[in-house]
Amino acid sequence: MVHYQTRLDTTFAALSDVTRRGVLERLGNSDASVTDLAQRFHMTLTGMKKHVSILEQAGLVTTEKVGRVRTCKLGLRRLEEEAAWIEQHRQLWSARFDALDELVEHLKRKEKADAQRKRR
Amino acid sequence: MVHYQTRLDTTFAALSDVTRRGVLERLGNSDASVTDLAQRFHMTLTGMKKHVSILEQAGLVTTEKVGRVRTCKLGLRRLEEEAAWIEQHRQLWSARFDALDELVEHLKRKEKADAQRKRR
DNA sequence: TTGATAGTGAACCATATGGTTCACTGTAGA
DNA sequence: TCTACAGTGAACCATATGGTTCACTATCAA
Repeated sequence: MVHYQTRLDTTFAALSDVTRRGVLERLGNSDASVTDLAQRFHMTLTGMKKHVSILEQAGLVTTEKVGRVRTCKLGLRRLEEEAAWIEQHRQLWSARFDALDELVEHLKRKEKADAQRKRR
Repeated sequence: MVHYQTRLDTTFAALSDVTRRGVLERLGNSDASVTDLAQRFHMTLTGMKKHVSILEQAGLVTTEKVGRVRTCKLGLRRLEEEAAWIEQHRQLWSARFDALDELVEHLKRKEKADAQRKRR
């Protein structure tokens, strides 16, 4: 259970940075070298390397080094856990708002009834 | 566009902490005061207050202070953007893995054909 | 009125994060 | 072989984060 928590931690943290989300989108188009990514995001090689490492750590990206270039591609994890977590909470949210809607409807009906009673 | 990015930033960052995800789950059951939450998560009032503020900032929680107690409840945002982002990328992932599957199938067929050709 | 309770804000602390530079290794090509 | 290029790692820096304590305000209840 703790493990599960930690994984959500690292994934959400990985996703909380614009650059890293950008890298994921970029890799959605095609694989890219670290240099490609560094240039695209106006950053030093070292800086980009760190981002790539974090994404790799989170399992969102895999890399392979052939010759002197390291190629990055989308990783094996498909964000299923994260999607599940968010979906679960969206449902919770929805359920509560539905309840609120019902309450509002109930109050409206009551108000209407009161008004009619008064009129008589 | 930048605004969109920033919002995803803050939400994902808000979600990347175990305690804060815990608070959201807790609030899914029922509303709670800051003191309730602080006790439940073994933390000082001040500490919990900070978490609540972050969740509020991200729009995931709303609070109302009546008398001396501030009650927290699930906020108006329903994580739709975040779900959309993740869903979009899950599809990307899936698409790429499907392509991989096809490639594998193709190679299998080729291999089989080669084997048959060899046998003759 | 007085004492306990709930929250707030400022200051502080240790550690994490996102970035850099610099020195280095390994590889590709002329 | 020599040079340029891709990546790596260590050191450093500024700022953010997650937490604390302490002093304060406001409210509730006896």
